[in-house]
Amino acid sequence: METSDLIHSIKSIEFESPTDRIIQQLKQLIVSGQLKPGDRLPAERVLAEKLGVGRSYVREAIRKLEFFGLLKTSPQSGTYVSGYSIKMIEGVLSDIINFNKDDFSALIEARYYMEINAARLAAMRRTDEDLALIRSAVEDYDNKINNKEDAIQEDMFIHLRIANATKNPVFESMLLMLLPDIIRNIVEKKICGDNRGIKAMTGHREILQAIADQDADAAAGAMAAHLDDIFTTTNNHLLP
Amino acid sequence: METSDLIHSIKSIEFESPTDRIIQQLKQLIVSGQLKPGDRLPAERVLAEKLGVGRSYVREAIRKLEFFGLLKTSPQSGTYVSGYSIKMIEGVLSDIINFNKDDFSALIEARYYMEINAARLAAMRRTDEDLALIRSAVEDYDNKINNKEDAIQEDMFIHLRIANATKNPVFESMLLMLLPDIIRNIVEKKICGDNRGIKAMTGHREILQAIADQDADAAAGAMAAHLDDIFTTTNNHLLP
DNA sequence: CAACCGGTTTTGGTTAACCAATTTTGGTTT
DNA sequence: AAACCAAAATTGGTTAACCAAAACCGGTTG
Repeated sequence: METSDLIHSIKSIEFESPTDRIIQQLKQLIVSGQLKPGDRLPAERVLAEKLGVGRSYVREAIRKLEFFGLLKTSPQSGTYVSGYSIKMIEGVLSDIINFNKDDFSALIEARYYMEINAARLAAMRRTDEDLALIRSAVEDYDNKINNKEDAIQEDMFIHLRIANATKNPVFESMLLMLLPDIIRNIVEKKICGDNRGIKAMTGHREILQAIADQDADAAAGAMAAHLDDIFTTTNNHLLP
Repeated sequence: METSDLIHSIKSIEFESPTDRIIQQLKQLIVSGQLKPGDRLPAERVLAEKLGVGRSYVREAIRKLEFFGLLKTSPQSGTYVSGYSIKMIEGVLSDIINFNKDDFSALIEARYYMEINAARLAAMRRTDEDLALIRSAVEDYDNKINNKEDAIQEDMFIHLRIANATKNPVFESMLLMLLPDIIRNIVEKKICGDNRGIKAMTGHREILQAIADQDADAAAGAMAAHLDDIFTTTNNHLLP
């Protein structure tokens, strides 16, 4: 068994957190009909006792489900199940439980599509200030590369600035959630090749120019090409 | 002052949660250089005492920052700042603090781009089973509409199934995070018009057909048209 | 009979205490 | 002086206890 496979199997064996177990149980309660949309959940205390776990974990699970809009808790009143249909809740819950950001190819793919759109939006909406920030980030990257230094930080910072220029906080935040895991995976897999940095420099320049020109299609195209480069480089490293 | 404006201003006045205050403070620590990338955070207890707040909130803040990859905590050892550059950390932290899903237009826009890509991926990768599930969801929607019933649940379920057919868990989860807030906003703004349902029926059929044909471009186009409909309907309602 | 008032219970919010594992540390031994 | 070992302090993980506010309920009053 190869090392990477070993690591993967270890991760899949890892104990599910108490929080996820609770979510699983809540799902069962809803699917089995004991808890219907609109109902009030049992109090946190009794829930904790019934599930044989501390209240902290129950609260954490509730928070998580609240973030996804499945529960709504009112202070001094109770926590209520959303009004969505059971089928809907069940589907969403299954996805929440399975949510992890360890699937590298899925991560890269999601990033691919989001960044292309981000480049497009940035080109359309960037202010002069945004442009200056992006340009500055690109120059920082170039300097590092020219000095043969590691520049993955600077690389990501460019993309962060572009996301910021979209003026869409939702878009920006979602990209934000992806970036750290992408970095982690890239670092783990040691993708950064030698000529990779030079190639990326050109790509960044093209994206910058398109955004400067406020040419949305060109920006999207340049970003796509840039990410394609990364993708092929990645595959080369994965398939020796 | 109109009601919606009033609500908005109330929301903006709302006290920032202890968690966000802590994140703000941590940001200050890092920006001011008292806490450098790679450093170990003070123990949760001393952090809680220094910030004058319970340890639960410190832990919650740490969890949140961990989710975004900015901190990494090892049991019985400590919590460590990621190795990212200070600029990077600062940028990400600012965005995390400002992250909220209350900007409806940003929400809709993010959904727009993500769903178009989701339709494209679904068309490329859907299995026969996926197709059957999507078709079933579309039929459920049609039935509700034909009976003049509210069908927003069924509408969202269609999109959930399409996201599921992309076979990309990251993509799916991100769309998942958006859907509840979109529903909430739609319900609040009472966007569902009379002929809206009929129009959407056609749109769904076209998307379904494109996915059935495994025609990625057609699926993307149909989804775009479908969402454009929603968007124009929305604007009509917002500008009476 | 209905409306209202006051105390009691229940709620989520918040803090403090406890636990096991790890790390540190100081002294002992080789 | 270096290596080692055990005791003590420190860590995040987990649970229990406390708090104020909201909801509930029974009795009283108009």
